[in-house]
Amino acid sequence: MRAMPQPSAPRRTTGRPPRISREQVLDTARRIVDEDGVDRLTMRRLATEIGSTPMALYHHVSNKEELLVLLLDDYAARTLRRPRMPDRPRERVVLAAATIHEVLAACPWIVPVLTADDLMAASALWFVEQIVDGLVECGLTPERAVHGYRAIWYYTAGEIVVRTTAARRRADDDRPTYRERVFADLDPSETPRLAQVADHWAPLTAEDTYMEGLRALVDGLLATR
Amino acid sequence: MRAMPQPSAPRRTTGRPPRISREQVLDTARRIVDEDGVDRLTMRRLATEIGSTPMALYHHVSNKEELLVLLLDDYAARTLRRPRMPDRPRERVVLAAATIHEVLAACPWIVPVLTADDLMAASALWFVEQIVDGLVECGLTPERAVHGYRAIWYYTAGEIVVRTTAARRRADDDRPTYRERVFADLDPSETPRLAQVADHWAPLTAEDTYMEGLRALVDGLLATR
DNA sequence: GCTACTTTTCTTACATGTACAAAAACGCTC
DNA sequence: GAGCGTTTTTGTACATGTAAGAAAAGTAGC
Repeated sequence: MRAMPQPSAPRRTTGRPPRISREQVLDTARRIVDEDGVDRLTMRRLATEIGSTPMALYHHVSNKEELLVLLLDDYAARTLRRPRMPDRPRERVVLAAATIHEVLAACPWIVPVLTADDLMAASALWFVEQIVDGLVECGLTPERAVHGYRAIWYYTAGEIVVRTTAARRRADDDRPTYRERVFADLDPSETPRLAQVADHWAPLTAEDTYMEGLRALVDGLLATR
Repeated sequence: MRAMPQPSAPRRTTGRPPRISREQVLDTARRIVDEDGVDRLTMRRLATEIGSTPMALYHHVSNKEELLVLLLDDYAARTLRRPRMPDRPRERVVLAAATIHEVLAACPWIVPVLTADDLMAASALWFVEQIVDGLVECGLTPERAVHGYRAIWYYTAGEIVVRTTAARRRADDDRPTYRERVFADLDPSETPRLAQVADHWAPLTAEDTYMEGLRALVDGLLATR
């Protein structure tokens, strides 16, 4: 059973005194990511730069994934600024989601974290509150409002994950993917619409249409069918 | 420059004759995944079961990720059945997306593939066509229809990725995550709505609300604002 | 048969996350 | 100070994906 001390747990008096702290680990990790990107963040390098050994880190974070979660929370806490909220609740929902999206989309290294967990960073809770509250004020029951928030989160996380990974793919490897080849020689008699837009497909899918989709989703959630 | 022969390329007459084929690799990989799950699929084991060496595989698939993409396409081709399409175009959009979602959600091992690429499996193109065509028939321009399809795909992929990974997380590790702890002690004065639903949060987010969100999104995409 | 070339396979090696156990460094009790 | 329990650190080891290059096994031209 691993210890995993709380960030501000009272100092233990017993046992070997720690030479490194979780804060130190996070600070160094953040610097490495800032300077060289998340790909260069390895447990060995992190340990070396701290002046310790890889396995020592595991007494301060339970594994690399949790380290990334903590980094994201830290990033969100530093970057997320609460905007002035509009009066109309529907616009509050849109603005809260858009703000979260804007901040997350700006740091592509969060992708594994996004897939790993819900957005429960302490600093993001206020935005979740705004979304749920806005939906309730528009007439949804609290239950449906939570479901609505989930839908917004799925859409937001999916947009970031799919888009960022596709972009990284193109950057890593300029050969056309298998999927691109499939799309290139599609059969116009089977899929006439796709054949029709095939030439514009790449630029069309490269456009940033997050806001349009978000507004559509919120509209649909609030429409009384 | 790696060769990467087309699946049905004409047999080369020169060079050392291959002892294994891409088909054989895929068949064995599929069997391993079926029997023991995707976690047990390693390049070494795959090579051993084929009776070859790990690096020999790399002449038939460019890397493990592409292997998974091919597995997914193969799975989709075997599993996806085209349902009878409703007359109303809006319902066609919903049914096409729901069918794709149903098939993908049933095999959780596709998550890394979903994040890695767009849904361009040859067998799925017909469904993409149905979505784009349905949106066009409802009055969207082809460009907006493609954007609409993208939004639906973001939502669908996000739902599967977030939900599957969260489920796996809970299965792997029964300790509460850092995020859960954050949510557990939230401040009712800061986030009253969340505090209000905090008790029901877990069951609420465990519910499968994909269809509701999908309908809302489609409604919103088709609403003329 | 011999050489050149091509394609596939095999061998070796490395970077990475992390499991496991031993060792080290402290306070406590006697 | 000796022994003990606790906590942190360290050293070793393993599984994994895959890069790099050598080796093998064929064909084509002579």
